[in-house]
Amino acid sequence: MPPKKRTRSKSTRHDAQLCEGSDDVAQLKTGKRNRSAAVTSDVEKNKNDDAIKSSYSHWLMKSEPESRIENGVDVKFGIEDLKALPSQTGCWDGVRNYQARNFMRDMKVGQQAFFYHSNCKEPGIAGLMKIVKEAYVDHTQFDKKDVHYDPSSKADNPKWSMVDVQFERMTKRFIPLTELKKYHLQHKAKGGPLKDMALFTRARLSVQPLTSEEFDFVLSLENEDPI
DNA sequence: GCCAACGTTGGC
DNA sequence: GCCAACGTTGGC
Repeated sequence: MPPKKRTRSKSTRHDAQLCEGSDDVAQLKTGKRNRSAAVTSDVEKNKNDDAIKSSYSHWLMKSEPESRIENGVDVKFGIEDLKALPSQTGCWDGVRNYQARNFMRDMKVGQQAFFYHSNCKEPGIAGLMKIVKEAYVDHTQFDKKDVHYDPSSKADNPKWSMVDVQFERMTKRFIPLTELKKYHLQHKAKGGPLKDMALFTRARLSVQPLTSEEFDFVLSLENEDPI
């Protein structure tokens, strides 16, 4: 990979800010994962957490496709902007929420994610991308000029991570939030794959996991007429 | 542009 | 460690 060069396009507020993908940033060390196992129930709980975590295999990532100026910078970054990058690949920087960050740290190369358009005229799923590089240090946390500069993060113990994503394809049709919501309500009432979808149960989370069942159902909608 | 929901901060 | 105040998200 060439030396990293930010393509100053960007996405959602706390969500993600995209730049050209890069390999020249040190991999994030997961040095603090070993917890002392003083209490058996804690050990079991951690095992369960890990099992649940590793069961997530698909993702939904939000970004803003319409121009909006934040601290003097346009945060627009829609799926077309990802597609336009070299190798159609960018790093999903700018995530400043711990849960969203942790989900990114769980991502594995090759996994698929929905590209979700948020805070725009028509919110919804626009396409598919895949993870091409697992979590590493988000350099923008140290950049004073960056919208998502975090003065509390120290170089010897970075707080924030990002992954690289590559455009895969547009969905055959745009799948609007309103439609997903109808299914969610329907499934909540009578059962169905979207009854617990994070998009509705964890509305403000910018990086969210989907179960295979959720992912498959949402993807199947591209072959159906809108409801 | 409004504002409900909810995550974060900081005083105590 | 509680919780009120504050800030952000994101649909509408």
